[in-house]
Amino acid sequence: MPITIKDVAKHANVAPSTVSRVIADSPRISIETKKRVNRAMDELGYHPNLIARSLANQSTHVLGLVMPESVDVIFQNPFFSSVLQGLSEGAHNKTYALQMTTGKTKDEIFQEVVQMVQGKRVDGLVLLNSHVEDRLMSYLMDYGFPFVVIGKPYQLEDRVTHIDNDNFQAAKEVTEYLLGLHHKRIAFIGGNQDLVVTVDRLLGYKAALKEAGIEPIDSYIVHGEFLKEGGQEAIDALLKLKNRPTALVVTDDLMTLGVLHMLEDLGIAVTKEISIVSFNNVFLARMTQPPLTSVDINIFSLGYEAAKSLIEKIENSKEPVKRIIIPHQLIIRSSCAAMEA
Amino acid sequence: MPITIKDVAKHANVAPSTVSRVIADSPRISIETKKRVNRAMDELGYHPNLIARSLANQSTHVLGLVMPESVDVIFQNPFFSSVLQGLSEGAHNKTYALQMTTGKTKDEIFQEVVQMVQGKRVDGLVLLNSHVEDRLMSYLMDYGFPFVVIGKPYQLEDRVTHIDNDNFQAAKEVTEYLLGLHHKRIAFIGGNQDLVVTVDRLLGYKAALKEAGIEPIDSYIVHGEFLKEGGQEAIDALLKLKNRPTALVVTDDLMTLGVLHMLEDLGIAVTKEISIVSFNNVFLARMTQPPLTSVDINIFSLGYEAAKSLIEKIENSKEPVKRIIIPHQLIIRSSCAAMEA
DNA sequence: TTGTAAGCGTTATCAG
DNA sequence: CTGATAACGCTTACAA
Repeated sequence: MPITIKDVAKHANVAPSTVSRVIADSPRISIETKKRVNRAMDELGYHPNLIARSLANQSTHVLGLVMPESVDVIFQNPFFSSVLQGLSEGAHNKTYALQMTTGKTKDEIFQEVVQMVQGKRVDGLVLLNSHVEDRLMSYLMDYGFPFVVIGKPYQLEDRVTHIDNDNFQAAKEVTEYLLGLHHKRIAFIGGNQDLVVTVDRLLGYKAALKEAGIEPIDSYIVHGEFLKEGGQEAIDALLKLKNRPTALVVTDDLMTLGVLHMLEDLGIAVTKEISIVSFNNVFLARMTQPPLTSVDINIFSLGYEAAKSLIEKIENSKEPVKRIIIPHQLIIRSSCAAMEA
Repeated sequence: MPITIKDVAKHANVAPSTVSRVIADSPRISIETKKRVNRAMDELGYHPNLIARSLANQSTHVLGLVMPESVDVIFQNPFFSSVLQGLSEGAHNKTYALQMTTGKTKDEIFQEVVQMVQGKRVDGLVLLNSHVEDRLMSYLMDYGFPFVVIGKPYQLEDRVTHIDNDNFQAAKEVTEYLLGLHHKRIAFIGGNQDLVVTVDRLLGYKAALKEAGIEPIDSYIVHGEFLKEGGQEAIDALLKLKNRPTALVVTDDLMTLGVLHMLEDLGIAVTKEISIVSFNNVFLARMTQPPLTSVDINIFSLGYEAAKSLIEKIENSKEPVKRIIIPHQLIIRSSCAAMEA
C-alpha cells in the first residue's frame, strides 16, 4: 500500500536501482536524474522502508541497550536517567536509534540479547550492568559482536572497551579531603557489593586511610541498600557505635538522602557532628539540607562516550579496545566541617 | 554466514517452508517432522532473523517511545524512570521490544517519528509528551497509525486512547484535605503551564476553593520551573508575601524539594508555619525532612497500561478509543498540620 | 550513467 | 501434511 522505491522509479521514469542510488547519494549519477528522482520522491511522499534496507544491508543503525538486572533498584536512581540521556545524544549525533531490553532477570535479559544479536536487530550493544556477570560478555566476545560497557568489566578490563570513572582515585581523593579536615574516624557506606564500582570506591577509601597511617576497621565499612528490606539496619548500627565516626563516605547521593533521614531521626546534626561526602552529584545533591559535598562523575558523558565509541567500533571493525576514563571532580557544598585540632 | 532457515531445512531434510511452519508452531504439521526440525535447529544453533521476518510479516513487534521534548528537564524526574519501567514491563509481557526517540527539538522528534512509522520500524507508538502539541498527533491520526498517549491529549480526549490520572479530582481532593485542616490561605505552585497535567491540577485546586466559598487569588498561583533560570523567583515572591499562605499545593515532588530548600533559607518552618501537599509520591517523598504528604499517582501503572493498551490496539485494529484512568491516592506523611481554629 | 537481475531471510499462497 | 514459488522492499554486482 505505501509508496515503494518502484513507485518512485515509475514516476521518474528510471529503474528502481537508480532510485536507490539517489537515496544513497551515489556520485556516479547525473544531476539531471538525481533532481528528477528527488522530485518524484517528494511528490509521492516516499520514505524508505528501513526494514527492507536493513535486510539488504545487513545493518540496522540501531544500538541495543542492555539494562541492569535489578531494574527496580537502579531505575529509580537519577544516575540512570542521565546515562540514558547521554546515550541518547550520542546515538542521535550519528543518527542511530536506541532499543532497550525489557527483561528483569538475568536469564530473560540474556535471551533478549541473543534475540537482538542473532535476530540482527541491532548493530551493537551498550551494557549498563556493571554487575560481575560474564556469561553475557563471553557470549558476545565469542560471537564477535560489537559492544561496550559502562563501568568496569570485571577481569576483562584489557579485552573489552569500557567507559568508566577512576573510582578508586575519586574515593581516595574524597577520603583525603576528609583527612585534610582532620577527621580520623571515617566510615564508608557503599551500595551493592558485587557492583565493581562499589569495590573500586572501597579500595580507594582504604588506600587513602592506609597512606595516612590509619588502619581501616571493618565496623566502619557497611553496605546498605536502601530500597531493600533491612538495608538500613547496618547503617543504623554504624551510627549508634559508641565510637561513632565523625565523617562518612557514601557512594551514592540517593543513599545519602537516606542517611540524612536516619541522622535526623537519631538527632545527629550533619556537619556539626558528622561530615558527609557523597558521590554522583545528581540534581538533588544541591537540594538537601545541608547541600551535599559530592563527587561529580559526569554521568552524562559516561553515556555519551559509550554511544560514541560503540558506533566507532561498529563502523570500523578493527577499532582497538579502549578504556575511556571520564574525569570527576569534587563539588564542595556544605556537608563537611573541619574537626577541631 | 549465520545459520538460516535453509540450512536447517537441509539438515532436517525438509523444505524451508516447513521449517517456517515449525517455528510458527503451525498445527498442520506432523509431530515427527516437528521434532526432527526442532532438533536440527538446536544442533545448528539456529535463531530466526527478525529483520527478514519483519519484512515478510509487515510487523516488527517493536513499540516506539516518543520522548518528551525538553528532555533535560523531564529526564531528571524520577517520574520518567517509573513510567519507563511500567512501559518496559508491559511490553515485555507481550514480548514486544522498546525503541525510543533520541531527538531534542520538536522538529527532530517529528522527523524521527516519521522515520519509525514510514520506515516500518515500529508497530505502534507511545507518546510521552503531554505537551499541547498536535502536529504529531494529527500526522499519526491521518496515517491511521496505532498510538496511545500518556497524559491527556489536548482537545482530542475523545479521539485518541490515553492513559491518565484524574488530575482535576486529585488536586481537588488535596485542596479539600487542606481546607479540612482549616487552612484558608492555600497557594498553588505548578510546573510548566502548557502541560495539560498542570492545567488540570490547577483547575481542581480552584474548584475546591470555590466550593469552599474562597475566591482563588492570582498572587497565590505561581508556576516555577526549578531547573530553569529564574524559576525560583516567583516562588520566592510568594513566600515573602505579607499575607503569606499557610499551605501549599505543589504539583511535583521534585519541585517540592526545591521549595523545602527555599523555605529553609527563609527560615520558615514546614508543618508548623506552612503545610505542603505534593504530587507523584516518588521515592524521595519519604526521605525529605519532613516526609511529604503526597498524592501517589501510580506512575508505574501509567506506563504499564499504556503499553498494554497500545498492544491491544496493534493486534486488534478496531479496538475502540479508550480513556484509561489510573487511580490515585493521598499518602499522608508529616508535611501538613491543622490550623488552630 | 543507467538498467537488469540476483540476492537478503522470512512468510504465505497454492498445489499436491 | 509438505514442497515449490512468489512476495516483502531494498541494495548491489554485472551488464549495457
